[in-house]
Amino acid sequence: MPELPEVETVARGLQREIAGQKILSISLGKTDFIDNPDVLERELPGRTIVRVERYGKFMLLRLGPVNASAVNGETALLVHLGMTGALMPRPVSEPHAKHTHVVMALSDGRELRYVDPRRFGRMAYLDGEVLTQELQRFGADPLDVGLPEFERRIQRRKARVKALLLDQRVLRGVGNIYADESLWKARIHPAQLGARLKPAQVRQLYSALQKILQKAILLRGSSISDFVDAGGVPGEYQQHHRVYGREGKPCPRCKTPIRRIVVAGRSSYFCPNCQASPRRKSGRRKKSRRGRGKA
DNA sequence: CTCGATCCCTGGACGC
DNA sequence: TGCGTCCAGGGATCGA
Repeated sequence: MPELPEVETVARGLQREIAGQKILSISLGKTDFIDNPDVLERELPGRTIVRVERYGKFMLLRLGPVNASAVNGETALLVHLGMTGALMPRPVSEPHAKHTHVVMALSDGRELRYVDPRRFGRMAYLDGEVLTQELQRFGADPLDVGLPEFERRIQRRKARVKALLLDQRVLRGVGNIYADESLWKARIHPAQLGARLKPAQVRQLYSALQKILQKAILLRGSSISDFVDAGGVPGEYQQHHRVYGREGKPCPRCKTPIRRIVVAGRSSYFCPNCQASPRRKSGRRKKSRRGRGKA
C-alpha cells in the first residue's frame, strides 16, 4: 500500500531510470482508472519525461513541450498507485505481468509499464490551469510543512486526529500505516479530536510524523503485500512497525497488547495503555455496558 | 464541516 | 483440490 515513503522511493527510482526518455508510443488495457484515456493516447507519444517527482501519494511525470517552439504551460502525467499499483521500466523481452494496463514504449528500448490488479490507482494527463487546480486540492507536504502551519491544520479541527492525518486536503501523503505509527510514537489515541489535543501533543505528533516518514524513506518504504520499488526491490520499514498490523502483540513500550479499532472507516492499531482513550462526554460511561458481552 | 455508508476491484485467507 | 464467502483499503460520492 503505497504511502508517502513508498511513492517517494518509486519516484526516486523512476527519476534515475527514465528521466530524459521519450515516450514513443502508448497502449492501453483497461482504462477505468484513467481520467481521459483518449487524451493520453493523443498527447503522450513524442513527449519527453523531463523528470519524476512525488506530490503527496501521486507521482508527477513532468513532460517536455510538444515541440521546440511550443508555449504550452506545465504538463504532467499524474500517477496514483492506489493500493496495488506499480510503475516500472521493463525490457521489451519480458512478458507482460497480469493486470498490465498501460505500456509506454521508451526511446531507450524499454517499456514503462503500469500494473494494477485492483485498479484503485489513477492516471491523468493534465496541463496548465487544470494541473495547477488539481494540485491545489491537496494539503501541505508533511515533510516540508512547518510547525505553525501543522498546528493550524490540526489543532482546532473537530475531526478525529486519525481522520485529519488521512485527509489529503490536510496533509498530502500520509496513509494508514504512517498515521498509526506516528500516533503511537506521539502517544495520541487515534479517535482523539484535533481540537482536544494539547499544544505539546501536536508538537509531538509533528515531530513523530516527520521522523517516521524520514526513516521509512531511508528504508525504502514498507512492503506489506507486494510493494516493490521501481527496480523491483522491496522496502524494509515494515520490520520497524510498532503497532500497524500487530493486533494482540505487545506494545514495544509497555507490553500491553496492541488493539485494533475502526476510526474514520479504517483499521487503527494502537496501544490502549500508552495512547489514552479520549474522554467521553459525561453521563454515559462504560459501566452502562453491563450484560452486553463480547459476542 | 463532519460523519457514516456505499461502491469500486481483486487476491488472499479461511472454512468445508 | 476446489469451491464459496469474507475482507482489506484510498478515495470518490452521497445523504444525514
